[in-house]
Amino acid sequence: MSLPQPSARYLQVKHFVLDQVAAGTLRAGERVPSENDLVRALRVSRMTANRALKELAADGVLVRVAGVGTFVAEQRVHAHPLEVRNIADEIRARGHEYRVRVVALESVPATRELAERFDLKPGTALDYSLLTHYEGGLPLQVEERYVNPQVAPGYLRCDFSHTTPHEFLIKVAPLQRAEHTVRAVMPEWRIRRLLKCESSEACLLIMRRTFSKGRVASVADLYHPGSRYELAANIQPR
Amino acid sequence: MSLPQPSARYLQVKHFVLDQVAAGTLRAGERVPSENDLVRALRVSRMTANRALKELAADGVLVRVAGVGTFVAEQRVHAHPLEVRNIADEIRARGHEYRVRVVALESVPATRELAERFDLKPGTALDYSLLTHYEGGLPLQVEERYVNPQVAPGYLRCDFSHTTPHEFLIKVAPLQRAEHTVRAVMPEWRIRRLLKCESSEACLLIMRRTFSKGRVASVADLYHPGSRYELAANIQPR
DNA sequence: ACACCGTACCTGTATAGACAAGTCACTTTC
DNA sequence: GAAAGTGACTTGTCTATACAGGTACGGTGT
Repeated sequence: MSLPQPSARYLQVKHFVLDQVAAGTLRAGERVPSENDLVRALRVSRMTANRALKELAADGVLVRVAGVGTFVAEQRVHAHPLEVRNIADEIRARGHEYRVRVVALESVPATRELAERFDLKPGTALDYSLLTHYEGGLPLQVEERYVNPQVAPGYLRCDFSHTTPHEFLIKVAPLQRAEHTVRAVMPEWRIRRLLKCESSEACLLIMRRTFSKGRVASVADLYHPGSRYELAANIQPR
Repeated sequence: MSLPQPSARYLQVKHFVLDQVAAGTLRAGERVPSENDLVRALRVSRMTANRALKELAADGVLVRVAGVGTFVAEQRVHAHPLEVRNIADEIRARGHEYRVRVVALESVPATRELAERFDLKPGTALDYSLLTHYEGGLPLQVEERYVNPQVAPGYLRCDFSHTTPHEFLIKVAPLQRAEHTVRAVMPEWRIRRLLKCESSEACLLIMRRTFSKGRVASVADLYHPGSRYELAANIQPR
C-alpha cells in the first residue's frame, strides 16, 4: 500500500501522516504527531516537520491549533448545487436516452502540464479516458479525464457502459473537495469532431479537479456544445 | 492606499510584492524581485522571502521557475458562480483599474420574450441599461440589464460612474434570490463590438435574474470574452 | 558554425537554533 | 475554594547557513 518514497523529506513527512489518515489509523478529529514527535520519529528538523504539517493543513487534511496540537480534519462527502451532476442522470432526468462511447482508455505518462495539475512528477503513470456522452443520439459532453491510480486504483478496469467515471470515483476515493473552472472556448478539432459541432460554435468547458485524502484524485475537462448545454444555479443569499 | 502593516515579516514581504502587483507597477509576466533582492531590500532572511514568494505562488499570484526567477502570473478574472458579486469589486480586488461606459440608459416597453422573463405583461415599461465594464482599459463585461421600475424605482436616475447597477439594486430592492444560467455563445455583432473581441472568440454569457419581494427585480445578460474571464468555484463539504 | 564548459544567478530544500505566544494542568497562595 | 502563578508542551515565526539542481549567457576551443 505504501507508495514509493518521494525524494524531498518534507514530502516523506507528508506521506507519513497522509498514509495514516488514508489507512484509517488516524481518524477525523484525532490528534496527529506533533512537530517534535515527527522530528524524533523521522529524524528531520522541526522546520521540515512544520512545513509538512502546514501544507497538509492548507490542503484541508489537518487542522492546527496553536498551543494545542494538530488534528485530522473532519471530512464530509458533499452535495452541492453547482456540482456537475452525473451526466447520465441528467440526461435521463430529461427523458432522453443516454449512451456513452469509449474513445480511449489507457495508461499514459503525465506531461509536465498534467503533472502540475496533479501536483505529481512528470512521467508518473496516469489512467486516461476519453468518453463521449450522447443524449438521444447527439453528443452532449466530451469527457477527457485523467485519474491518479495511486489515489483511485482500478479505473482502467471499470466498465463505463454501466458506471460513469464520476460514480466510480465517488465510490473508490471519497470526495474531499473539488475545484471547478468554467470557460467559454473554441476547442481544438479533435474535441470538436467528437462533439459533432460546427466550427463556429462556442463550447462550454468545465475544468474539474477532485481531491481525495489530500491529493488530486482526478482531473477532467468536460466539453459541451454551447447550443445544447448550460449551467444553472439558484442562489439564496446568506 | 496601503494597508496597516501586518506584524509577521513574511506577511510584510507578501504585501510588498502584492501592492506592486495591485498598483500595476508589476504587470502580468513581469519578473518580480528575487529572494535575494527582497533580502537586501527588506532586511529579512532568505527563508522569509522564500516563504512569502512561495505562498504567493500557491495563491496563483506568482509563477516560480527554478533557476530562472519569479514572475507575475497571467490572471484571468475569477468569479464565483454562486455569489452575486459586483464586477467593480472583482476588478479592483484583482488590483486593476475599473471603468464603466454607459452605452444606453432609457425606458423601453417589454417585448414578449422580456415579459416572459419578468413574468409581466408585454408592453410594460422597463428601465433598460447597456453598460461596458472595463478592466484596465479592456472591456471585461458587457452588461445588458432590464429593471422592473415597480420593484426597484429610480434606476434611470442612477449615476453609474459611482454606483454599479448591482450596488443600486441591492440598496433599493433587497436581494431575495437569484438565478444564474451560464452559457458559451458567439454573441451578435452588437455585443461583440462593445467587447472588442474577435469574431472567432467564444464568449461566456451569464444570464441572471434577481428576485426581490417575490417579484423579478432585474434581468441581466452579462457577456464576457472567453479568453479573459472564467468562473471558478471551490466546492468544500459542509 | 557549433559543441562544450564555466560562471553567475535563481529557486528548492534542509538544518540548528532561537524567541514568542497560546493552552493546559498542576501548584501555590490568599 | 478561588485566584494567581508556574512549567511543560504546543504551534508560529525568524534567522543564518548550506548544498543541490535548474537555467541563461558568454567565452573558448574545435
